[in-house]
Amino acid sequence: MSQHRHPGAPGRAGAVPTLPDLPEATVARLPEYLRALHNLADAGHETVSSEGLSAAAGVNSAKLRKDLSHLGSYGTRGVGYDVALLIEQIEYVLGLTQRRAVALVGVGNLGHALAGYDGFASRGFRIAALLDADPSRVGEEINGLVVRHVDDLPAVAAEESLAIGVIATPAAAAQQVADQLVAVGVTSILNFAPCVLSVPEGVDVRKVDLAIELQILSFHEHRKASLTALPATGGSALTALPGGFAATDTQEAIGT
Amino acid sequence: MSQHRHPGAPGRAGAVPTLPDLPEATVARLPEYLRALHNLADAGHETVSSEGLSAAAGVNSAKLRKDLSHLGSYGTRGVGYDVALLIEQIEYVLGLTQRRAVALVGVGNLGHALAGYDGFASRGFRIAALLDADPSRVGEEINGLVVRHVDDLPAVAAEESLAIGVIATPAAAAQQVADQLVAVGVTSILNFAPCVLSVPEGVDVRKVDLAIELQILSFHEHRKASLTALPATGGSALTALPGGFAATDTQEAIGT
DNA sequence: CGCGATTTGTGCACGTCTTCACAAGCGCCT
DNA sequence: AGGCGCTTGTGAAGACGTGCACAAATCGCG
Repeated sequence: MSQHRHPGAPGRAGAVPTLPDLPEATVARLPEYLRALHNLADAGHETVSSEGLSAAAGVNSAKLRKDLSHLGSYGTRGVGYDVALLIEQIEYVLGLTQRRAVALVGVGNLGHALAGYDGFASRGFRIAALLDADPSRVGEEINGLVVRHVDDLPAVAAEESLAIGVIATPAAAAQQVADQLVAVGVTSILNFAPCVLSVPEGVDVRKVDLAIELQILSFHEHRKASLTALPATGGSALTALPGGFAATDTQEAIGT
Repeated sequence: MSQHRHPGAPGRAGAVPTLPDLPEATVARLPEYLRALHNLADAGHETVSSEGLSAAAGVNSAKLRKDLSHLGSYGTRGVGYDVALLIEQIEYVLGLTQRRAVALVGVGNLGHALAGYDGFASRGFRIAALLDADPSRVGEEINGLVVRHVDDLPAVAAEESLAIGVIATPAAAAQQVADQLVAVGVTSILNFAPCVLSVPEGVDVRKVDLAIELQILSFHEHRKASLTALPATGGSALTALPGGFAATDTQEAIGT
């Protein structure tokens, strides 16, 4: 048996060694497992099989086992995984054993909603500051926090160590905000603005674009529609599209 | 040999019978290209090279060319891509030539913000209905739309053909809402609730979980922190470490 | 009209992710 | 104690995605 053991549960600070080098795809799924595990724990389960957990998390069971095997060997053959232990392990690996401070920049439509979203607090994050560039918004109180001006960022960063910056500004302002976040030492950014950010090496950016998700769904709708529209007669079924624009055809830029 | 030709294949100009079978990864990037192209068009560019467009979209230029090649051949060697033509093509493939109606269920914190998000309208979507299960919310007007009760869904679907359902309810209500959406014929769902939905085959579900994004960032923060805490011998020595022993002290606060 | 500069489209090699299938390990029951 | 059923952990194979590097194609110019 392998000796992958990654102590993190026992109360020994200082014994934190090599964080396993997890595949990105695995990292992206761990939070999902964690949520499912919390549900199971609340429901009173003490152990769970890979089959059960994978069903709760909506993934293939073999994939789940392989993912968990990257963390070390925390299952018991013939029995399954200890729910509490696994929660502890995943939370450790994800760095959730310390509550991380998040700075939220942009208190517009979306930012306002994010400020009030309780899913952050319940999963190990704390909104440490709300910031906005609009002076008329500064001073407003949202969910017990007062909005400060974005230029106060250095002061905020001095007060407490910011782990993550969330950008919920219009696209035009996003790059500047990102620069300001980086300037005060933030190395992880969650960007809701529909634009690409350029940041120095070592800074992680994740992007969430609501409209993009819809467009991806739209593609699949379009595809499904075009499939069901042509039963067996290949060809003329494109009429499913109103506007009859189909024949944009492939002129292929051949000489004009 | 391979008659697996996509519509833009050489020679054959004509109707487009089937949508090219795009790789998922490509589909996910097309909206990004589209946004960049609109920016370029607004800036007055008529053509753009793969290098230029890929920079604007934040991807590798070879990847972009390969993605676009799946749509057919719409570039001109030595010149680049015609911006307007490419916009047209991508919008066609994504099914954005018809404005799709979106039903938004759950007008709480997040749903409220989504209802006011103008990024939907500007990218080809129209919020056709706001729905909520809470009777005290029904009747409220948001952004020119009146909130209706979720049980009115069949009536809403009868009024106009809903393409996409957006779920912004608490997790506990999400599955039931999904069932209702499916019942009225919705085959694409964007789920903001932190839970897995089970839907019949043929229904697409995409999930957006804000807390998960933060947790992924948290992992990278954790990892970066544990790396910088190591001796200054550089990162290369780290990778040479065989798994198994703890190196030095890490001040990562664990436990509690 | 041909040549060089430029840029697309793609074959190929490589790395990552997924999935299957099964041996190894564990607990329970007799 | 031993056997049996169940479940994990993992090797191997295949699918998928990425990026290089270059031939093919096009334009502009002398």
